[in-house]
Amino acid sequence: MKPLDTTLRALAGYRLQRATGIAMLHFKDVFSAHGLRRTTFSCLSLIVETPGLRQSQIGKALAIERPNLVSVIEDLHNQGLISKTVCPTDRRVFELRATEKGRGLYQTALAAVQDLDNDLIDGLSKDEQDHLLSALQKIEQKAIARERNGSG
Amino acid sequence: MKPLDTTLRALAGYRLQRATGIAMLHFKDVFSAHGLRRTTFSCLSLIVETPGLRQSQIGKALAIERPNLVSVIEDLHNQGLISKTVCPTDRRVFELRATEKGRGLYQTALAAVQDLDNDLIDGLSKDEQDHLLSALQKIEQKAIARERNGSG
DNA sequence: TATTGTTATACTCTATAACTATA
DNA sequence: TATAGTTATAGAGTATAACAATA
Repeated sequence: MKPLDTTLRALAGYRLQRATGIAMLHFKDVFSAHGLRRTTFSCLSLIVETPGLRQSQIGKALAIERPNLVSVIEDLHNQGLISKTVCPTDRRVFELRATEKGRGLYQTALAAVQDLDNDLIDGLSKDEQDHLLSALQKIEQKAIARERNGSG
Repeated sequence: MKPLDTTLRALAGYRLQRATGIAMLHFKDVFSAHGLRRTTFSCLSLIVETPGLRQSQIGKALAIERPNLVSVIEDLHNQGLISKTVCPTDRRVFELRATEKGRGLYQTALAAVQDLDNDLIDGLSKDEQDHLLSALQKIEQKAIARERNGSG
């Protein structure tokens, strides 16, 4: 029998939203099993891999508005996963670094996240996986370009 | 220069979330230009194409919890885009149908949505577009299967 | 008993405006 | 004046528990 959402399913935007929505529920479980959320995991990843980062850089990299980053960083800091030190050359800035605990938790969580990620795409051939990532990248770039141009 | 989110970008889940997030901002603009939201548009689509639908069927088709559907249907009803009539054979049920106004608005909005959708994927070849939709469908199915199985 | 629609509620993500302290 | 971080706030989407009417 024809599904009710046949017309919608022909739209890439609809399938993106549906696939992402259901996938994120599973990622959410993995994150929370390690005391993290999607946003805290992403931020921790950046801080672990680039010690001394500032919030403004994280915001740009992850497309998170600066006000929304405050509680995320606070969360990581409260858990003792990162340190905040005033930048010596610009006292408006905090330099963020992962603690030993933060690095350990990140590696553990990352492994679990990668396991889930691999499981979600393991029905695709290696070529299909590559094409998927490439297509998603192109859509993201196209959408970013649209944003700059207004609506064209 | 290497982007800060190199490790994250290797994850399909991260790229899904990023591409979807930015794409949805544009869809949101298109929807709101027609007085709709993503959820009201999706529901209107189902109601236009299957007159007499019930909320419970819409909820299942769109993966929206029943309580969250109430205000969506109310929104469409308040705008005069759909009618609610008590089902003659089961008085618990409302049968939902699009009004003339609802059908007209839907066709206009759908065209605009399809234009945006086409624009977002027009950097992909026809083959790439087909593979993308297929891959997204497979990921969605895989995630739904995981949900049933628990975590395996 | 079970189901349909509903109310109430709460949590998350996201977005904007405006403040402070520094530069 | 511009920027980094912050506060306050508001809008969506999403989740669960519990209720009334009906089956």
